[in-house]
Amino acid sequence: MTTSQAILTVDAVLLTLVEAELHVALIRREAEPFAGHWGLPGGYIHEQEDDSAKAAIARVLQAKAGVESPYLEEYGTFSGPVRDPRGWSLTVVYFALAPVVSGQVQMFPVHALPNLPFDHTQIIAKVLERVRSKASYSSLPVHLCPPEFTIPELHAVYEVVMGEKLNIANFRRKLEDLQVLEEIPGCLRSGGRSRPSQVYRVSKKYRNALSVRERGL
Amino acid sequence: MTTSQAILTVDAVLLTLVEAELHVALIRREAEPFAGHWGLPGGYIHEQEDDSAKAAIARVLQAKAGVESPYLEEYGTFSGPVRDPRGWSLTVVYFALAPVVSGQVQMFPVHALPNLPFDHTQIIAKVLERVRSKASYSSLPVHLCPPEFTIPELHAVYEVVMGEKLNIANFRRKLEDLQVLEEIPGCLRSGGRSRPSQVYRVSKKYRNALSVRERGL
DNA sequence: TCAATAGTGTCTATAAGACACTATGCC
DNA sequence: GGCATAGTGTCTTATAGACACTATTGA
Repeated sequence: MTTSQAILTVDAVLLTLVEAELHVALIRREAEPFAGHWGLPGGYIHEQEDDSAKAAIARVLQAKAGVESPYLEEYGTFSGPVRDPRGWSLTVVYFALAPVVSGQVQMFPVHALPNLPFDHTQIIAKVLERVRSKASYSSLPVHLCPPEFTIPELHAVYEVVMGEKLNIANFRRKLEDLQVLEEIPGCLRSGGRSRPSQVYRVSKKYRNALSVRERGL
Repeated sequence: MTTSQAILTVDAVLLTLVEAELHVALIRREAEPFAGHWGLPGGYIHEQEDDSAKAAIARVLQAKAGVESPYLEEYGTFSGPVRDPRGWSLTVVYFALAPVVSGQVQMFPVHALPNLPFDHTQIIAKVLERVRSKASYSSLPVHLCPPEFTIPELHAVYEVVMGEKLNIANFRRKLEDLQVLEEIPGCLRSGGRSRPSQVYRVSKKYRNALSVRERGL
């Protein structure tokens, strides 16, 4: 019995917010094919180190983008005989959200991406669609915020991700339903010359999980 | 450059309704490991024939279960060093819904499955969770019905899949919202000694897609 | 005290669910 | 005609969204 010769990889669409715009992390490819081109961070599974495909992409993201434990979720697979010039290939695509990144990656605004090899352009488009959809009924966007943030800040993040205005009064009420945030007592933040805002953090339960509403935010 | 040596497979959880109970298709494994045991239908990708992982599992389902074009959707991947005794492996899991099956598979009620090799027991549990959840806000269960069916029949299917009673008056209204069904004019079906019911079919647009509601059925 | 934003209260419109009612075929 | 199930109408209740209002700080 011979095992399949298909090329098996993992890739991630790592998203952060830079100056109130959604950005995707890209990296200069070191290896062929397409060495020197921008591409999604990803790579092969290391059978000795990785306990799962998810562990493999987490390792890559930590090494290349310095993100320690981002929100990380499987999107799905992309496969076929022509997407990689070397032959039949399958990649397991993840999406990751983090407040900041560092390291070798460079951030690009989602509306101004360079030309990308393989089917990476299509992958990013599909993932963004999913992320926007999921943002609309879950706590997903909190993972783009730093550890401590205010409701108005989070409200702005949701508006950026979803690309639409949200009534902040109703947003507050629905956020409360989600039960993802905990108040940091006595901690207020004054943005400018107006009334300071209460500071919150994500409650432990939801650091690596989502809270989902039946009916959107 | 060497490619990954991980074992790459595709597997399917094929669901049908038998006597008003959800059943899963299992097949006697021909090859090692676990030859002779019941397992999910699945196998390797055939690089010469298969244009994608989804095409690979469609080929397997047609060959082994006689299903021509079932509703077929990717669930996700299962991977790791220990799930297969031969070494590091990854399987792309699909779920499929069909009104009937034939061929080498045997149907088992979801609450009375035999012991299964690999992580197939866990895979089935996860997929069922997803299917039940998705049934609650989409037209997914129509793919368990034969090509022509009545609203009361479909209503019963939803109740079986979701495991709860649904008010049929409200169910009708919401079904209409989904716009998945088209009336077959003049075609009525008399179940017993009572008023016959209008017969419907799935409109072309939704034969291989789902219609989704924001707020459940 | 005023400007500015944080945060609350409340009204209205819409959708969900319960349930009573009418319709129609078979015996 | 009466029984059984198909199918409709409508009332009640919950939720979403709009928007006016109050609260609290810094300048």
